[in-house]
Amino acid sequence: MDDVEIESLPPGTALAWGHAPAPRRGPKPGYSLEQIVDAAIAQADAEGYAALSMPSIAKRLGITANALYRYLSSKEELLVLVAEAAWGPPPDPVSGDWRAAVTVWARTLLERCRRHPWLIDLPVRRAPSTPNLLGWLENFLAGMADSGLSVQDVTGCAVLVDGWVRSTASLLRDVNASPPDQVRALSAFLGPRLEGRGYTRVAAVISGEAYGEEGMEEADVEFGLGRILDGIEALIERR
Amino acid sequence: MDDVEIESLPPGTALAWGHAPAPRRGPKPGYSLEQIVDAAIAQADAEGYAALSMPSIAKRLGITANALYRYLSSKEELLVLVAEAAWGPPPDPVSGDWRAAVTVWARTLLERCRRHPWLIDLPVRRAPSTPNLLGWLENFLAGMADSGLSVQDVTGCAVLVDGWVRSTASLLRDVNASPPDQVRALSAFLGPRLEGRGYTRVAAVISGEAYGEEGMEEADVEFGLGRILDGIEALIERR
DNA sequence: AGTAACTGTGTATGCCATGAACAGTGTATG
DNA sequence: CATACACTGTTCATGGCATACACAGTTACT
Repeated sequence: MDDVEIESLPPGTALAWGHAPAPRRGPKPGYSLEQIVDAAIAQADAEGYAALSMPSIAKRLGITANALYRYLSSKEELLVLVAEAAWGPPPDPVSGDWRAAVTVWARTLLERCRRHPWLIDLPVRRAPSTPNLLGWLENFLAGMADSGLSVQDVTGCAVLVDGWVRSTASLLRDVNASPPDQVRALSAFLGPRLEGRGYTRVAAVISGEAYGEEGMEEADVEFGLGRILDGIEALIERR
Repeated sequence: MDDVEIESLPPGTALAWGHAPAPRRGPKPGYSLEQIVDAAIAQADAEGYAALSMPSIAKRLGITANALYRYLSSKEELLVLVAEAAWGPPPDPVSGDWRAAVTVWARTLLERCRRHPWLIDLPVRRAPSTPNLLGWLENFLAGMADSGLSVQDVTGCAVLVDGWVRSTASLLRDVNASPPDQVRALSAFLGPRLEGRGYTRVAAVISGEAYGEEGMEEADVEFGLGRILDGIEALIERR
């Protein structure tokens, strides 16, 4: 593995695979990458994504922000490692029933989003390249191996379900976090403006009791995933 | 409309509906909200979301950043107006064929994402509450009126397709933007690490020619939307 | 023993969102 | 018609951020 190649990898990739430069001189590092990543996760869990700054992470470790740059070359690199650690490893494989496998896959991802609500705020600029994230893909591909679909199609399904998990998690979090009095003020404000301006159907939805009152329910989650699974099934049966 | 209610609305909502406080004394404002929003959109188009700052927007108008706060109470409020303007109005309604209507809806949204690639970076923390964004929902509900589904189900479909558009647009943008030599370095790096470590299927995908080389194609877009539409169709037929 | 590599700290730069004080302007009121 | 006040845009200021750089202390290899 050339150093040239290492340097042109996406940030964090080499570190995530354990490619740490082995220091041979100088004082022992006082901390480990794992400790730093754990501190970052603890910080985000405690105060949210907006508070995930280099100073705040460093403070948890009792060092200065600049010291972090002895371990990492940028915040972007750290976030790659944080994503890898926080999404964690995929669930145990489910075999023999692609529908069950995909359901477990999606629900487990959603569960991780509930544990770390800031996870979907992490910028995703690249295809997965770290062990756990590729493990999730491997897990999905294995789970759908019995579907008879091509590898391309199964990959497309993985992308589809992954996107669904992210947008659903985002919705779940944000809708459930909106202050009830704001929701109430909003319907009061919108009501008179929607009627008679061509928003008849939206008006019906908003005046319906489901809107905002209860946030998203289990049934709403079920609905979206159910549609996607049915859509995949239709493709499988068509072949 | 009580002022009390106005004040507890989500930021930007009142302004987006034209609820501007009418000044009766003092110098005329040198600018309009529309000009400011246009400047913000031009700035984001030119230099991306990260460069969408109050100073950079103000500079385009020839004023200081602080002057913007005479028109807006926060950047968050501005971003709501920017989203409203940049997503723009929905396409003309398509009637009689829900599948065609939803396809047009999704593809038009995707087209807006291509015109303003930073659009999916705008933080979405609330349900839509502005005229255009609610117009998109109205348009979707109208397009699926002939499907026979309940309003709740159709709303669920709208959420589903909306989420798909966002994740697809994000993927399209990011994958197509990744530097080819980085992609090449990555497969070279991952290759030896995937084999023999249980990533057999992922290894096959990555060594396949489709991975990264060409980015996402029209066919990949088609695939995801096709699955979702089939999934909705399966629900309709089951009733 | 000495040198060089490595660690953490202090200092500094140039961004950012936003608050506060201020000077100029023009309208509504006396 | 004069004046006061509401409203404009500017300057100055604060506290936060990522990150570069120079330095002092530490430790392994020569």
